[in-house]
Amino acid sequence: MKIEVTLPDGSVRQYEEGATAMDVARSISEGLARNVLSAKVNGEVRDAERPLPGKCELQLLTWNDPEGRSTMWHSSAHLMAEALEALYPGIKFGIGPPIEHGFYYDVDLGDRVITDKDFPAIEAKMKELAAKKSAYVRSEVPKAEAIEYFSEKGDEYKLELIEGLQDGEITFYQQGDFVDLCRGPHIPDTSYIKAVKVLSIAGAYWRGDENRKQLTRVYGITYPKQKELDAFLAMIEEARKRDHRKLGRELDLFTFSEKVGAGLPLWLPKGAALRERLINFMKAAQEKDGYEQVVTPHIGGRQLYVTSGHWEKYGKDSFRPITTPHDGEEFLLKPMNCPHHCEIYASRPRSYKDLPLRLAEFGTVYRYEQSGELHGLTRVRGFTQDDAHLFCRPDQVKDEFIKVIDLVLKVIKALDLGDFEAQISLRDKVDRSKYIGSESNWEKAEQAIIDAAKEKGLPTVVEYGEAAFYGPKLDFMIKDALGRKWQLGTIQVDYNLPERFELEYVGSDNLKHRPVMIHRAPFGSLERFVAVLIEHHAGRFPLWLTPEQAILLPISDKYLDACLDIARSLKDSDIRASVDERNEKIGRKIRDAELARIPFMLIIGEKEAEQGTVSVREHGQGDLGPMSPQAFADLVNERVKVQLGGL
RNA sequence: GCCUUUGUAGCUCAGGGGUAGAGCACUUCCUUGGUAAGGAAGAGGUCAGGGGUUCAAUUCCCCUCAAAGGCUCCA
Repeated sequence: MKIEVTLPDGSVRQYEEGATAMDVARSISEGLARNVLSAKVNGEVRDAERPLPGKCELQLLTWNDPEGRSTMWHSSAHLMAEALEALYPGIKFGIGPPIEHGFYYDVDLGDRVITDKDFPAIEAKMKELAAKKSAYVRSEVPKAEAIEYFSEKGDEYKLELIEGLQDGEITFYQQGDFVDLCRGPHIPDTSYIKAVKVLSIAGAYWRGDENRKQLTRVYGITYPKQKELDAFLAMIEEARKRDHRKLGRELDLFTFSEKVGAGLPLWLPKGAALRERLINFMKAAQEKDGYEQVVTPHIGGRQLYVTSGHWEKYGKDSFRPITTPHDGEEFLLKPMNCPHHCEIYASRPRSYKDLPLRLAEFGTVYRYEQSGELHGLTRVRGFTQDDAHLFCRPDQVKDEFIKVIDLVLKVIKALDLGDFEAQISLRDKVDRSKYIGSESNWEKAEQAIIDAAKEKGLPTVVEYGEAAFYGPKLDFMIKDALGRKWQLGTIQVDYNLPERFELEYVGSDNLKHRPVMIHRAPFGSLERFVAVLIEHHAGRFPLWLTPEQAILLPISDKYLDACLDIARSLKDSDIRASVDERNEKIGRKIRDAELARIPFMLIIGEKEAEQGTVSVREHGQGDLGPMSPQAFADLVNERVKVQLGGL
């Protein structure tokens, strides 16, 4: 009896019954077999050495497949657990899954404490155990037997996990002396793990519940080759160098003050000017799309948020209301701009001919974030959104949505953000209690987003349960230069607020209708956006945005006046340039300008002064040779024009 | 908010129960130098803030604030 196996390329091969994915790999090539970590059988990832279930579709997974890497890292978590148990007998184990980069294992160390000084010993033990080439052996275990095993071992965490499982679906995996409750799958044996690094430790609550015991979470990563591990560690190092908190200080963009308060950034002149350029860019783009700027106060009466629903939903987790001294009137720092904008809409009767009404505001909002959550500019308590609300007729939703998508794409291009993915966030498929608004409105909104994304041909991924409580969203997740994902622009359809604020317009039928609202913020928040720009570009902003486009470097102070003259003329051509007036040698001035990431250095000495030229050196590139100041200005302005795409 | 760790000059960091150290940055002077660090001198700190123990605390203990990593959360 033969079984038929269909491979991803569509080819069909015949194997003996009981053949494994590894047998299939070997029949193709020995080299492939050596690299197979696990296999996807009819869509399910399984051990490579488990017999195939019969006729099936098979994909062999190697290190090049995300699922292959996950298998490897999952097995590595077991290896690390084995090492930890060998080093610290009697410790108990929580869970140990693979994650995006590597894996972790939550352990209860009892009275023991481990620190990063212990990492080398753990790594050495892992390598020693890996070299034994122990197979990962799967076994199906009756529930009673599983309970008995972990009762004897005294591991209450595993026992709790087993309690939640049905008899008959419990499997153990064993490698070497280490036995673990595990669904699998795993790599064939430990020898695939060649390069090992324990990365960090942190506290983590058992089952994510802050009322339960805190375990020690040990993070690690492994690779099949040392070279790949080295590259990963180099990437971590690069990320550390690009950290916006460090670069923000070095580039004089922003700072924080204990007295002002945590999570409340102070923008320095250079950072504020950079923000202004971003704002002006967005205003120009929005003007073309028919937006109108509005301005609203930083606070709003409590009733405004009762009407919007935010009070009920977030009142407990907001800054406390501020009150007037005598009458006790309550106001909230605004956590969003939309309620204010709704009131602008409601300030007079609207006709269907007025729609869409596009109200834009760079509105600063304040949200209480837990102190442990604050992080540089990416998680703050006060931030400015490039917010706008589009009030439109139901038949205009899709077109408006598409125009917003185009705007976001313009931003991505002008700021050289590269790869992105559009995440469509819909309701949780099961639990609908956390959402407000009618079923039919939700369905309409979700469909409008799906249609618009499809029509623009965006690379999309759908996430259930990620929607806002008032409506579905389309979030742009950009991938930065180091491959990290960030959520930036967001577009959200909202059928709910217009209802709560009883917004209306008079239709062509002379009847009252309810408008649909689209919330959108292409940058998201300026704070977060600038943080991502800093890290993505490693502080080397696009020329149009960067604080200083050029610096003039006199060879000696004999040429200082010439430099000051040229700086003035460049300013007339809209170039941001300064002069290094310090009494230093040219090598030093160049070094400091390179470190300050200034795109162009203009060197002026005897030769240039005579010829009326500047010698241009480009950051990171080197000497471009001499040219006239005007030619340089044209060069810069031309590049800026291309970057801005005609805005 | 919770857990762990940390807080010494503008920055990066050393030190340690007995009046505080380095490098870089800064100021002044010398040097006028051609594509990534010229030389010298000087100034700069209530050792995060508050309380306690001690003859004596920057150092040990407690509290508060802030930061780092993680957990939970994120309109």
